[in-house]
Amino acid sequence: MELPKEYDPTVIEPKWQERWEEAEQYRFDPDADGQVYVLDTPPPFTSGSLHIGHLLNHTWIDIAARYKRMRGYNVLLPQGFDCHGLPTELAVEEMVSKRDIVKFRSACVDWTSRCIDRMKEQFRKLGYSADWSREYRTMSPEYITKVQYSLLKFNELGLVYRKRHPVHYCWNCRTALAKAELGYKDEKGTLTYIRLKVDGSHLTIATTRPELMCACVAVMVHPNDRRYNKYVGKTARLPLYDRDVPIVADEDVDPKFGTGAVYVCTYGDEQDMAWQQKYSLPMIIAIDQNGLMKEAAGRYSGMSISECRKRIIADLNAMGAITRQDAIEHRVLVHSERSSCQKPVELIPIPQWFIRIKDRADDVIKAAKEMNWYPQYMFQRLVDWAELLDWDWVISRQRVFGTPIPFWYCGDCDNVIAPVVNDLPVNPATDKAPVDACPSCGSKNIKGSIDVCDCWVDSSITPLIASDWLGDGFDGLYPMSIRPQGYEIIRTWLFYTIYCCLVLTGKPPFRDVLVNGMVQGEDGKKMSKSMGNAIEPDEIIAEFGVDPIRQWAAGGTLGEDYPFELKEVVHSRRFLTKTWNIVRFCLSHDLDTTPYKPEPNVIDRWILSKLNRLIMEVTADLDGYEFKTIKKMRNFIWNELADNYIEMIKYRLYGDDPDAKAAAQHTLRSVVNTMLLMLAPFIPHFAEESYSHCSNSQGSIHLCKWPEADESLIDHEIEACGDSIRDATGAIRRYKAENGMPLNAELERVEIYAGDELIHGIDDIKGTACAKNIDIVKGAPEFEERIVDIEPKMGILGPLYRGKVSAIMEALKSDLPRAAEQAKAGAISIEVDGEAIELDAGSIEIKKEFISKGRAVDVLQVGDMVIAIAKPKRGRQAAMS
RNA sequence: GGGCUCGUGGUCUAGUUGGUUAUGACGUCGCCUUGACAUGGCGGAGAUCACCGGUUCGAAUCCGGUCGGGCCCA
Repeated sequence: MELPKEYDPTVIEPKWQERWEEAEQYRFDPDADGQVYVLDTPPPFTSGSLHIGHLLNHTWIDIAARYKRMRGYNVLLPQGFDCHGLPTELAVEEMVSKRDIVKFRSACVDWTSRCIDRMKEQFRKLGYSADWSREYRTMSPEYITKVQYSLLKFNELGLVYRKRHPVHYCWNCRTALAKAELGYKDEKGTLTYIRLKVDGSHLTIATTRPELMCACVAVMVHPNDRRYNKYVGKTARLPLYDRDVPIVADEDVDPKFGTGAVYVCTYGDEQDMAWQQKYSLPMIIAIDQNGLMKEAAGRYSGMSISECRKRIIADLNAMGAITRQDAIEHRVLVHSERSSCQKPVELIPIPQWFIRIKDRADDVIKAAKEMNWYPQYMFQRLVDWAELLDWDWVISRQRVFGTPIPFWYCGDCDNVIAPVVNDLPVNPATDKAPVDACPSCGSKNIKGSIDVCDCWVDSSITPLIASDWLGDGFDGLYPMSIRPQGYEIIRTWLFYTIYCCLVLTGKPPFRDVLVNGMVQGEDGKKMSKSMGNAIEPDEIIAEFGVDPIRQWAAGGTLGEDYPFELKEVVHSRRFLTKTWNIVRFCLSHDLDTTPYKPEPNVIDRWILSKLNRLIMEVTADLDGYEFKTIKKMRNFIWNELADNYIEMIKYRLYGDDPDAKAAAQHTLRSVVNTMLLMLAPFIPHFAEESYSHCSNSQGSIHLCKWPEADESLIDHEIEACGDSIRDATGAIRRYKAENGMPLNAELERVEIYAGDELIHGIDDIKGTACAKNIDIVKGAPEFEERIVDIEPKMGILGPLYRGKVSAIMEALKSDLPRAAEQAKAGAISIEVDGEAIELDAGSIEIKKEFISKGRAVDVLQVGDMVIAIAKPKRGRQAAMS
């Protein structure tokens, strides 16, 4: 069959994507043959587009899935979407008011659905072989039900509790903020020096927040600060409030800031939060949710923050407690996301929902240790995180679009009240409580949580969702086979998933963990839109097709950052062109259909031996998720197959000997066929298209079996022999190129001086070199020879003679001709430092040069081989005759 | 600051348990239309393997330190 001259991915890729979908060929059938292999794929956040990092990650996933299918596994590749997130709320907020929560949530759902449509289209263009009938979305009622159910289980186990916890809060917008909404702004401020009484003496602290004095719980100094050593362990008395606070030494104090002494207020900033936690200091709440001073502020109670600051400074001044005031520039944390207010943000403790994890981190480590980590060292990152845990998991967020925290609580005694399972999903913000009175204290003051879950709560049960938790199929799918993900979310997604699944099922959620790195821009820096080095995958796919990008993705190293490079994509496309031409060549010489197995010749056996060795290597690599093994295949195809093997069989393909021709045809087709199979997981469209043109193809290549290596065909002697033939023909090819001769120019006479093994390749060399006469001559050529150098084979000499090696080499090189002469007899005896040493000739390599001197031949040297070529009569003309 | 990790020609990269001449690609320079392919073939130039020290007959590879990049945490 004649193939089109060019491979056009813009036509071919969509064609196969459609056919695969129509045939539903990636649909999971629980009853099908083969061991089940399930991937716990990362649900991308529904931003509306997949970025290049997703492409890396999901290409790896798809290669793994396709490979395992070919290996006979019954593969389930599910794919979901992580819907709940701040960016969606911010985007929707620009069109729909948040006042009507119900309307707002439904607008978020609509928005997200449209985003998912676009992303699914991108997945399709990637050639992603997911079973879309198993798609999940974290915003769907079914998903929300399972998340809430899991929280009910946690609650039954006593792992859920409610407690005040500081959050960043913007009074201007009356909302709690996520880290992503915060930024620093340089502002002019005042550093106020306030004198505190200590032991009849004084200590002066410096602060930019004098209004928070009522919330002061300690004074901090640096442990090495001689000015304050004597005060550590004592207490300081606060003016205005006449309250004593401890003086504590801590490394984190900057002795050069202000006076080198600062006070801790709950909470002035994040450092205060850390110290409060570290030293178990009391918590005093100075500001309420309206931004007004609370009762703790005493006579300033009810004032705004700025009013309070003015009055406190005036009062402290009046009593002489302020020793000085400096104008300073300092960084202030502000509400900075997009077009928001840019107003300073406060840390205030408000009630949050928690899941206990601190005490159970060891269970997670134990489970993770049993898993196979690719690469291994990533396991350590999980351990570090788990061992350093000092907070429980804050699962609540003060937002709207998310899975509602499914609990009510008693307004008087804080008792947690859970819904009944049959009522799920619930939204306590709007639904009626399941009880009228608190079961614990009898109070009728029951309140529903208005918070939603942190999105990691949603995604920490993906293995349960994908494996039909609480359904019939669960036992057959759980634990999952593999969790593929990036290293940046080991401490979140991976940790929380293992934890949740362990608690809920008693079993770890997966067996293998496959970790990819981050994609960098072409400048080697982290890729981001703001840095201007981001790549739009769609544009590249439109120009090059997706198979070249998949090759780029396959080239990444486990766990390591990987730069995106357009030139790698371009090169990958060239590889497709090259391979397309090989397939065309192969098919244009295809056999007729008669089953006929001719005897392969030496060069056929050479390529088959290399092919089978390659199968073993690639198979082993893929079993360890080393996808960059594709580079080995590309090298094999480009170098051994195209540049060497095909060149060396042309004389047979175009010749008259039917047996020799058939052997070449048969071998070529078998090699090409095997390579297409091995490339199929990597470049599924190209492989499918090529395969569909092969006369013996039946159905999709992706439903074929992975090639099995035939070890009986691996023969190192044949390979060495074939290598020599290749080297000889390669040298002659180069000789022709250098002498301006066409490749098919006839040579009058070629003599090759080499060992016996080359005898078998005499026809191949003769045919490929277009030599009229050829002789393989055993033994040394009768040219004048010159010993150029002797090189030690250190692998042999080193361990044998250790420290003496350099002296031995010096002795050998001092008399090259003598050493060479002796080597012919098999052994060389020399004297080093008065000691007689006998060296085996095999432990050194003698470099010679042959000079044709006076004879009408050109001499080529390739390794141990010497090739003499009768000089063409008049260069170019001779070649053309 | 802590844990893990990476640092190889202009750029990206291979280098399994240490073996002396460090792989390949892109780019660059030169040559060549040859029965699959000029989206090709052949050749050249280009690297003190981040730096310093140690172990060893021998280190890109093992060990220690320094500097620089990445992620997460503080």
